[in-house]
Amino acid sequence: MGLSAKETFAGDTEARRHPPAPGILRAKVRSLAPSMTRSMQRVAETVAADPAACAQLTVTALAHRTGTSEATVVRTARVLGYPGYRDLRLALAALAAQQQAGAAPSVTADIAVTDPLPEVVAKLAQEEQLCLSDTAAQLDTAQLEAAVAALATARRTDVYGIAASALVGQDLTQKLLRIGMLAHCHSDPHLAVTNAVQLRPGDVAIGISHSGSTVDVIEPLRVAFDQGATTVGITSRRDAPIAQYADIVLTTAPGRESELRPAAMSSRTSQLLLVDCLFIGVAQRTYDSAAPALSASYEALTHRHSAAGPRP
Amino acid sequence: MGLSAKETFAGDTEARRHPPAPGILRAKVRSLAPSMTRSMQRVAETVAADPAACAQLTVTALAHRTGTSEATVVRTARVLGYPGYRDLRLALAALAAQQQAGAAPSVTADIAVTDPLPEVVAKLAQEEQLCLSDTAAQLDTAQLEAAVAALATARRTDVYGIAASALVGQDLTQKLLRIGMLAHCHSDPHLAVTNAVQLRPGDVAIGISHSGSTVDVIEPLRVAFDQGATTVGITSRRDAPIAQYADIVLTTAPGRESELRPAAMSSRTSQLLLVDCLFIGVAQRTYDSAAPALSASYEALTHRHSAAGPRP
DNA sequence: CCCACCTTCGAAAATAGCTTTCAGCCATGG
DNA sequence: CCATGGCTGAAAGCTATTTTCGAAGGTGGG
Repeated sequence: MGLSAKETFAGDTEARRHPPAPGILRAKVRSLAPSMTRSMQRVAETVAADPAACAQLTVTALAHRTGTSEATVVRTARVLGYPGYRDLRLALAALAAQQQAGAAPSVTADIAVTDPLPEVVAKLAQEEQLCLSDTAAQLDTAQLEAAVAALATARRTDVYGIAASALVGQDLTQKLLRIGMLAHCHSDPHLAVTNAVQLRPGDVAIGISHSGSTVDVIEPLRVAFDQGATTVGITSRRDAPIAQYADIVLTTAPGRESELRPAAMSSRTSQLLLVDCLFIGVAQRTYDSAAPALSASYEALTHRHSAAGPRP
Repeated sequence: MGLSAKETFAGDTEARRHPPAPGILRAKVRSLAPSMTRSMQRVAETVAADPAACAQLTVTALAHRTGTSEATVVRTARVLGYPGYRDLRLALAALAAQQQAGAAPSVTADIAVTDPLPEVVAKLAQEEQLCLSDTAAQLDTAQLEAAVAALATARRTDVYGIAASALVGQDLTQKLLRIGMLAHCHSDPHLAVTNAVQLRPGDVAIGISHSGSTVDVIEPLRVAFDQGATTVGITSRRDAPIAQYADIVLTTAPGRESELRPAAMSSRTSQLLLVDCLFIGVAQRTYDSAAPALSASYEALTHRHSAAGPRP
């Protein structure tokens, strides 16, 4: 040495081209340990025992923790097949992440009164995600298609909804108005009925009710139905009372309830997804008039936003 | 400055104590990108687009690849919440490993005018799911906690929101009312200001605006702020004008826009998740009064549902 | 038992990579 | 048109990693 091969290439150059995958680290440690010197074994074992923690450490820190020197740590990394400590460290981080990912059971339990906020956030987000995929999965696209077709050619559209469903109705209405369609949402049952009487064939009436048995929504929809308008029911049960007066029934996913979160509240997500689908469907089919209308309403609102950029 | 704070602490020291988990990176990039400078955006996007590849690069290499300088790369890492590039790189490696493990292919393309309905449904559902996890990921739970605490003890609560955000505000209001809290949502700017003047310390005012620059929402919030009420801003940009008058800022995920689905529309999902989190948080903390109030309002509504079961 | 040689190891020098500073540039507003 | 302030990259400064090198300890042969 100077004589024997410089340590520089101790681990052979091949490592530079094919750095090993992280998963095999444990196996490598076990199979290579016997051929390592004692202090290198200490390093290798420490690393295999707690990759996550070691990924946080610098060479110096790891050397210190294993009671060895930086040089030894680097040598160990080389033996394990990495070009240097830096790369071993990256692999450790990756390994730790993989392990953690595998261990993530995902929070499916109910939201409890004692849950800390971060957990509440996680659970809520996950619940709503589930609700969305459920809704999409069980949706009857033929019915949706029919509803879109009716809306796209409607002379006018009435929407009925109460309480939480009223908000969904208003959301739909706002969107339809933005693409130049004539739409109204009624949550006052009397006014709703009064308006329903005005409808005639070719018009569309949409009743939104999670339970499907809200009289204040059923009633105007029945009137609209009797007037010959095309009626759409948005509810969680295909056999709900509201379905009697609905030419088209779109079903929402029931959504799990819990004490803090009654069904009426969790239905919202599902209903809104339907509303978005309806809206996009209609916008597609009336694109020539919808697109200009959309940008026009966008333009019109620009001056309602303050010009100010970030905090002065 | 010598003028402004030394860049050293640009990312604030908190990053040193709570380095963000890897999973959130995409969400963070999306939510923080708007407030970044152009060259930082280039770095952030490159990194988000291919974490695995970037994990292999040194600062210099990444700077070169993005056509920027080392300094910019480090600055970006800071903004993303890491103490420096080294740590961002570790997180990237971890993220890449996680992704590979999860390997979710998924339809990420924009919704096109020509998409058939079933595809629209799938894309919408997935987009909203992404939006939800982004929102949960980037949410600052400390701020949320503060908002919940303020709401739980508020004498009264005012909510300001316009157009789509008005619906979100009403949703929150409905829920708070159900657990016996005094809450109102104002979408008429004049009435909103009139009401804001009535507020005093101990009251809470919440302004909801996706852009964070809607004057009709900022104005009443400013008044409430001046009155000494605790003010909360719900917006997609932490540095939006509305933040000036918000004691607490809750950020929503930006949500990808497309021609058929402008940002204002896709913001809804994110805002509603926040609202739900607020509500559950408050309900937990006022459980003794909230639970009876919830069931009371449930009871009161029963007779508004028709007794009829399945179609007679 | 002693010597020559080899292996293993860590201190410290050398280097590569990361971070900070700083001065120039460009856009913005007066 | 100038002043101001934010954005940027070049380069200085520093830290972490890598390499060198020689000392300590062990081993086998004389």
